[in-house]
Amino acid sequence: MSPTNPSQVRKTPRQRRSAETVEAILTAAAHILEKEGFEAATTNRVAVEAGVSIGSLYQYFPNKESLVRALNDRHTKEILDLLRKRFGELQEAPLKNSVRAIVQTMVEVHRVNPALHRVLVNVVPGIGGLAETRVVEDAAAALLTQFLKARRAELRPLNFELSAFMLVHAVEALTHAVVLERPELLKGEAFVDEASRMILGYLRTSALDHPET
Amino acid sequence: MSPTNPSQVRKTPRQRRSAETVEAILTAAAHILEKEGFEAATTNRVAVEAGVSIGSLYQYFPNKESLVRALNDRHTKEILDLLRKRFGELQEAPLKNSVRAIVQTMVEVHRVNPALHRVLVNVVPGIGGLAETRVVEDAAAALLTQFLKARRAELRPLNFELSAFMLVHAVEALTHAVVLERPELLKGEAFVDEASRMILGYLRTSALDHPET
DNA sequence: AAAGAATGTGAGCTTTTATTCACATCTTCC
DNA sequence: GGAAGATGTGAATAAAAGCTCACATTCTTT
Repeated sequence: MSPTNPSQVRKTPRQRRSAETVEAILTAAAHILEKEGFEAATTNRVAVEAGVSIGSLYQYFPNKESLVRALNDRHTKEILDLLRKRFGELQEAPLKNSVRAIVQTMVEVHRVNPALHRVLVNVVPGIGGLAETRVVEDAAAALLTQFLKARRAELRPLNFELSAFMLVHAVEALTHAVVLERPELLKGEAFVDEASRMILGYLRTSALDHPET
Repeated sequence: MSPTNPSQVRKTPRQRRSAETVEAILTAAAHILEKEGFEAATTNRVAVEAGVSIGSLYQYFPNKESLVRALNDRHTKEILDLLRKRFGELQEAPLKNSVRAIVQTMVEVHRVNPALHRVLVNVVPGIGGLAETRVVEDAAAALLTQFLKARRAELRPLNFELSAFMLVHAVEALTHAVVLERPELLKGEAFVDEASRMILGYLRTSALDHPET
């Protein structure tokens, strides 16, 4: 398997029509996962929804799990690309604005397809995708570590890796939760304000460490 | 169905031996879920592991999902009981200590059986347990809201419900992640320090809101 | 145009899983 | 001790799902 083939695609499509077949399968799978969850996404069902025969599905994906992992790979790649792009643009903005922009980006990312995102996050680690999940988290943490190091003058003394770990998990969970459970907070600035405050408080507050109370 | 029977147990056990059967089934299910995940926990497999016939399983649980939900109910009840107890003891400790104690409690809770916890959290919403999951989150948020209101003099002006929502999700995600991915941070105080700092920074920092930078 | 490669098809095989049911065995209680 | 209810059994059923394979169609290349 080639390095651009991390999810065990059986055959690499060589003609346009086969690329379209693969695309149709992935789209159909996404659709079913999103609307009806993992259990409903049987291989036969996906093939029908994709307007493709079950045999074609198995030509490109050796099993159901690899199909879902392929979808996850694509999904997380999109997220990481967007994050990398945003972090790149953030070099010289004031800290507060940068933080808001990052939060805003996380919200965008989660709003694209919240239901699918939820299913993937919950299911992928259990079907052999734990490693890939870790890779994504680590990549996000690395981006953030870079960011924090570049901004060290504006921050309290940090253990950068540890802080990046904390923030990646906290912000991911918060955006995930707000999108799924309190979408009304996204109408205005309420959520972005609040999350930014949490992050900035964490990154800058050192005077408050020691005093008891 | 009695009020203490929220997970559709078919029959309420009346003799000790049947209570033991139910117990054996739940224990076996927990064991398999923990070690091998949701897919591996077939009803027949659970029955074998429990040393009980498959018929007995169906006497008490109408289907596989209800079994897993019952396990989740028990698990989340334990968590909530512990949290309620701790919040009760925290009335007059200094804020900083209280926050540390809460974080410490969340860590304890997650350390009891991290693998099972992960599976339940990921799987339960997808098998008809979304409502129960929300109930637990809401209960935790309510406890925290109470706590924050009682401490309002020591905090910046807060939207209590919103802050409780933010903190419940952030702290849950952080303890979940640290237990599963960075357990070494639990050897010393590193994680509790860091999480407490995040929380206190969020709850007390108001001077840092407006200045640009 | 023709052959070989790539792609597509779907009936049906196999395995797995949930679930039932007719019957056996225990417990309670008179 | 014995009847009635509670509990336990596991072979068997039925449905569902994953997956294969022999064959058909389309594309590329010369």
